[in-house]
Amino acid sequence: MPPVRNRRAQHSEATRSALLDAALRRFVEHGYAATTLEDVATDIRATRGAVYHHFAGKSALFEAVFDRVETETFRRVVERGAQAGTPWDAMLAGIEVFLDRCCEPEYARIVWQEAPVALGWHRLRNLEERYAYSVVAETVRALTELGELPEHPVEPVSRIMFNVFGTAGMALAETPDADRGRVRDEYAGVIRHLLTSVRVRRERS
Amino acid sequence: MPPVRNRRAQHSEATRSALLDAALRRFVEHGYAATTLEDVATDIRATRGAVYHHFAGKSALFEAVFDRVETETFRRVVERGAQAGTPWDAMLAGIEVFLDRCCEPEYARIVWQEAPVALGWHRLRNLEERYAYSVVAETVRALTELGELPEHPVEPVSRIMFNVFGTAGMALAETPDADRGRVRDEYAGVIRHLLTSVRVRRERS
DNA sequence: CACGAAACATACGCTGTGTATGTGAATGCA
DNA sequence: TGCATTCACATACACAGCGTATGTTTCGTG
Repeated sequence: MPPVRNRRAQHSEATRSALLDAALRRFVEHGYAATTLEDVATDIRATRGAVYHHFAGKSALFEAVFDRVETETFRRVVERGAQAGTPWDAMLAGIEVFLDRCCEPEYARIVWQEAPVALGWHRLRNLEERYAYSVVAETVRALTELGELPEHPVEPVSRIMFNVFGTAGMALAETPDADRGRVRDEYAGVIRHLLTSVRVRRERS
Repeated sequence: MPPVRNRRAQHSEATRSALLDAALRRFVEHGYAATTLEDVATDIRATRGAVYHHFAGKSALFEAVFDRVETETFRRVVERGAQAGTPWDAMLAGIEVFLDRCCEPEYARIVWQEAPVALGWHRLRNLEERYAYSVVAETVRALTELGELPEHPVEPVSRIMFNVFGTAGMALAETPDADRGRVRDEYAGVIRHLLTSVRVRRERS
C-alpha cells in the first residue's frame, strides 16, 4: 500500500502520536535494534520522511517513547504516594504501584530492557535523573532526615534502592504472563522485608 | 602503515590475543558503538580480515573480551572466598574483592556499561548466568539453607543482590579517579549494613 | 490569487557490517 | 626436493539502514 498523500496540517499531531504508538509496539515486540524506521513509518502508511519530520532520529524517537512511558509511571506512583499518611507508607505504596506497572510489558521492556541498548548507559542515566531516580532519591533523602533510614550518604543508598526496583522490573519483563503474578509478589515480599530490616527501630522513650 | 604480510602459523594465537587487547582498549576508551572493527584491526597493523578470521563478528569479539574480563574477576573472588572461615565471611570478603575490581576501569566499563549495549539484555543475562550471577545465587542458596538469610525464594533474592553489587559497579565506572576510593568505601559501607540488617539473628539457646 | 510555510515524500550518499574470494608462507607428503 | 594443501590472513564486494538534501502537495494569509 502506497503512502497516503493528503495529510493535512491538522493531522500533524495525530501523525506524531501514531508514530509513537507504532514505535512503541515495534520496540516492545521486536526490540530497538531489530526495528527499522522504515517499519515504523509503513505501519502508519507513511514514509521515513514523516519520522524525520517529527523526530531528530531513531534514538530521539525512542526517547520520546521512553518519555511517554516513564512519565505515565511517575505520575501513577506519585499520585498514590500522596494518599499515604506517612513518608514511609508512601514509599511502600509507591512500590506496589511500580511493581504493578512492571507487569505491563510495555513498561518493563522499554524502560528496563531496551533503553540501555537504545540510548546507551550514559544517556539513560541522565534521563532517569528526571524520572524514577529523582523520586527515589528524594524519598531516601526525606526518610534519612526523619531518622527512618540509617545515616548513610544519600547517593549510594538511592542508587542501590533504584536498582533493587529495577531488578524487579527486569525480572518481570521476562517472566511469562502465567507466572507474573507470583513473581511480582515474591519481589514485593523480598523488597518489603529488606526495607523493614534496614528501617531504624527507635526506642520508645 | 600497510598491514604486515609475514604472519606465521605460530603467530596465530598472538594475533588473536593482540586483537583482544586492542578491542578491550577501544571498548573501554570509546565504547562499543563508537569502535569500528577497522579501528581494532589497524591498531595491531592488520585488517578486518584478521578479525573475522578469529571471531564470528563484532559482538562475538566483544563476548570474547567480556569473557576474559569476567573470568578473571570470578577467579579472584572465588579464590579469596575460599580463604574465609565461614560462608558469611566468604561473601563479605568476596564483596571487597569485587569492589576493588570495579575500581579498575576495564571491568566497570566492559561489564556494567558497555555489555548491555553490545550484547543486548537477553544475551548478557545468559552470559552472566555462567559468571557472577551463578556465584551470587550459589552463595544465597547456601546461606539460606544455613539459616543465615531469611526464608525467601532464592531467585529474587539472588537477582536483587546481584544488582546491588552491579549498582556499585556502575557507579564506580563513572566516578572520577580522584573520588573512586571514597565512593568505593561508601558503597562497601552501605552494602555491609544492608547485609547485616537482613542477616537472621538467632537466639542463643 | 500569488505566496509562503507546514507536512510530509522522494532521492541520494555514506558508514560499517558481513561475506566471498584471492594470496603468500609454512607444512605434510610422495 | 617438488608439489599440493592448508592456515592465516588481505582484498574486494554486497547490502542494510541511517541521515540529509531536495522535491511536492495542501492549506492559511494577505
